[in-house]
Amino acid sequence: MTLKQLQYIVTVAEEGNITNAAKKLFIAQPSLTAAIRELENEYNITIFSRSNKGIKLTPEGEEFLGYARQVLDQTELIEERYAGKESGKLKFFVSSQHYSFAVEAFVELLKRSGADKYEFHMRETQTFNIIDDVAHLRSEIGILYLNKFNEEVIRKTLKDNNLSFTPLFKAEPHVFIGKNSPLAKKKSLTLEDLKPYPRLSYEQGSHNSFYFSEEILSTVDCDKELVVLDRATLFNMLIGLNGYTICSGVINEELNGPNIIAKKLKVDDYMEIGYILPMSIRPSHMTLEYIDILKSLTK
Amino acid sequence: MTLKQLQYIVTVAEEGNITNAAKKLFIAQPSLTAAIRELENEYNITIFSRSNKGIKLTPEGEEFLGYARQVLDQTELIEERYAGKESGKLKFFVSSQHYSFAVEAFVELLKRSGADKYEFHMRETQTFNIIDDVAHLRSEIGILYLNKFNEEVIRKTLKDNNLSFTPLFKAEPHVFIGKNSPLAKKKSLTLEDLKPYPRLSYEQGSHNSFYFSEEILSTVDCDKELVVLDRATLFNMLIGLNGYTICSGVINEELNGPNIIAKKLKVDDYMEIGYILPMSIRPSHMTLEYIDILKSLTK
DNA sequence: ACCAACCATAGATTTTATCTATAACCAAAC
DNA sequence: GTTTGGTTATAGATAAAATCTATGGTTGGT
Repeated sequence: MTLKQLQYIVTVAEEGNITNAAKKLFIAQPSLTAAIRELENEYNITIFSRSNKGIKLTPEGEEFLGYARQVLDQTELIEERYAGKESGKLKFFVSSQHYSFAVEAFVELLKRSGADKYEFHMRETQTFNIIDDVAHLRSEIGILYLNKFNEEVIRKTLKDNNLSFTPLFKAEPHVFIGKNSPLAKKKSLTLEDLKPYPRLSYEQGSHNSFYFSEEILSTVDCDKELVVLDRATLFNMLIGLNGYTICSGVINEELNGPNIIAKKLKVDDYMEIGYILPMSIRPSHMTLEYIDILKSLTK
Repeated sequence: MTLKQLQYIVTVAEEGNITNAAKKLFIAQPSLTAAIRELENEYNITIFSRSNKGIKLTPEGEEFLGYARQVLDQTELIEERYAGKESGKLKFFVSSQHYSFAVEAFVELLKRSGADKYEFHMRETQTFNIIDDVAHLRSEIGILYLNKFNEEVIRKTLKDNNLSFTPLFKAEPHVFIGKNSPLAKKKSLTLEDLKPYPRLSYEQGSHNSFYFSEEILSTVDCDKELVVLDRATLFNMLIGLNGYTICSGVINEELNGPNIIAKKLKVDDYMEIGYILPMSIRPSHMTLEYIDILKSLTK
């Protein structure tokens, strides 16, 4: 098995036709035929069924293609990172939960780099994808939190995937409420205080507040539950219905406008926010600088 | 870049020495030197620093090796699955949460296969690893549950990773208590009933009961909390201290002995247990038969 | 029956990988 | 300071492979 063979069968599968695939690959048709045949012989499988109308993937071939794509996905990472190095295109990839400081640090890093050719990715996503991205080197660094409920599971997962976790700071759960809510007068709130009011949450799992509430507080009983899809709608309801939503205290308050305020929530819980790195590779200069910026922003 | 080159640099890095690595790879030393040099030139990087005492990985090379290993890990899956097919070695891999029916089905599948040469893996692990295993084709099928709290997050994660979820059945949370516990008389229990008794849980995140309680009920207040490392200790305490532990109702009761009984727990929650498959490949015959057995065991 | 659109095969050619032999290097021992 | 032993690098020959051109074979449509 060679990478070429894998690329070939993917192209042939896409084209559904060896002749056209050969043109696309800039090789002669018999070469392609031979390459595929060789791969099939090596593993004693039939990837394509041939006919005078072209080729078709066999079930076996479909399965094999799944594996082939996995390999090629990984090789693409190498090509992306190392090919065209002389083009001077700077690359940097982060996966993070929704934290404004992570985005700020990202922007700052981009500014500092002073590059005119670059490819930066800021992937705001969920815990699983963060761990997966970093474990498979799609991102160089990940940012997530631990608390007493997820800590064991997350730590074990990190260990299984050969990732390190370095704490940045501890955050406390906050409640977002409307400026005129009766709760606005209090300095800090308890779950008991919140009980009479409607609780708002996002329908979409991609938002951190949902994930956060899911893992920490969603099981606490609540009589009035409102689930919305849109962030703006949520804020409207916060104000109009004296509702509340639970979030980490590090979500960007500027985005919320002057009518929304955050209050500390008194619960026996914490969030330890930190970054994860793959232990198998040494962090790049970009990554180290990003960590520096993170530290300066969160201390 | 070729797979050979990647294999070569990994071996050289392991040996710390081109000469010995060449012997191990059954090629001549100059061939190996040339192969490495070519790879380094292709990407304009320096993977090894050479000296008369052998070679050493540069920081750059260390990073590159991380990527190389990722690619090779994927190719190994192909080799494992397809190489030596004529040896008739049957292979099957499942990742699952800790469900006795999943293990039973696994054993049944093994029996039915009637193979004398095989390699079967039953990977009892956590949600993340199940999804990761199936997404990256290390397992052909995964078994996990959804409930109203994790459903959105899990479904989005599955979608992101191009996995399908098929429900098998709904399970209800159960409480395990000692035979002589005062709670044993009741037909079903509420969280209120449990309040006076000590709650037991595992220290280790790998056990499903922990993960389950973590996601569904661990945030409910509890005055008496006992955390143990050992399953036998937990059962001792269940009996000796009239404690309880919360679990899915599908954990194997036979394992627990006659002194432990399960009671349904009345909570507004459910567990939808099902299996996940990669959408990119067609399930193998083994996988389809495994699903059949699962269905017959859980209906 | 014939054409058109495929894939398969054969044999030549080019390219790549590998081999053997040997040079160059460098540190440690003498 | 020179020899020695272990190392990587280079040169040129050789073997292996990938690819090419030309052509044959199959099959559905006309």
